[in-house]
Amino acid sequence: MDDKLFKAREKIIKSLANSYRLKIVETLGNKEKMCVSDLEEELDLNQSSVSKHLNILKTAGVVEAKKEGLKNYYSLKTPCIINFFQCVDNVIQSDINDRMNVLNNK
Amino acid sequence: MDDKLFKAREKIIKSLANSYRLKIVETLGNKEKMCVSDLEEELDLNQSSVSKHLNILKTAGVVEAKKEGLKNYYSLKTPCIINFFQCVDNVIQSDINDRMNVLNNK
DNA sequence: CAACTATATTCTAATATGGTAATATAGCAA
DNA sequence: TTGCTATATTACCATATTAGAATATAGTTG
Repeated sequence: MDDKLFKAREKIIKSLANSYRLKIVETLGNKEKMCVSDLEEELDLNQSSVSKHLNILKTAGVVEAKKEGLKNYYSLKTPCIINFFQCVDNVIQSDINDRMNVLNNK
Repeated sequence: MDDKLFKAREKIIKSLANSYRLKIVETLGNKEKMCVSDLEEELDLNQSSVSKHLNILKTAGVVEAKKEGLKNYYSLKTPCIINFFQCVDNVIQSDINDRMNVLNNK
């Protein structure tokens, strides 16, 4: 059984299973790279939390960090991870459709 | 801010952030529909746990259930969710590449 | 109705996660 | 060196997640 593969996938998906981290990923998808303090503003979240969320994403291999002087710049390691959102949004859309159908007695 | 969207995505991704549930999704991707006891065998997990995992996926809108007699058949609601794995596996692959590069001093 | 089957739900305990404040570290600058 | 800035790490607490055992429910069969 490919337990290892599923565990590996789990780790990555877990790293994305938080709305702050999703926002980080989406932001990095647009902006190329950002440092911790940029993200503090963007997310309106304190420094310690931002740093920890970034570490979770880094450990999972979703982002990578590059030090430039005092600042630590983060960027997406595999930008295609953004496609991911499309799959998720399809589920959301399908749910909306269901509700509409209920409303229309279909 | 589109907080609501990120929360909605989070809910779906959380529902996938577990190796048993990933296995359920992949299995349903291949087999059309399965009942709880089928999945107990497939996952080698007790009835209560399987039922609960399915409920999490159902609540998130990832699977749907259809009762046929005593059995409750589950299937993927949005089969394209399977594409999702490709995105995740890209991250895994990129990580493997990194390790190989370290090994080759690149 | 009683017994059986498939599934759902409840209860409990262990572990994981997430947030903040406080502290530590690394690099730069005077 | 001293102090400053950006970030990481620790400590602590509250809440969430997970598993399995026990129990409840729904549908089926005799």
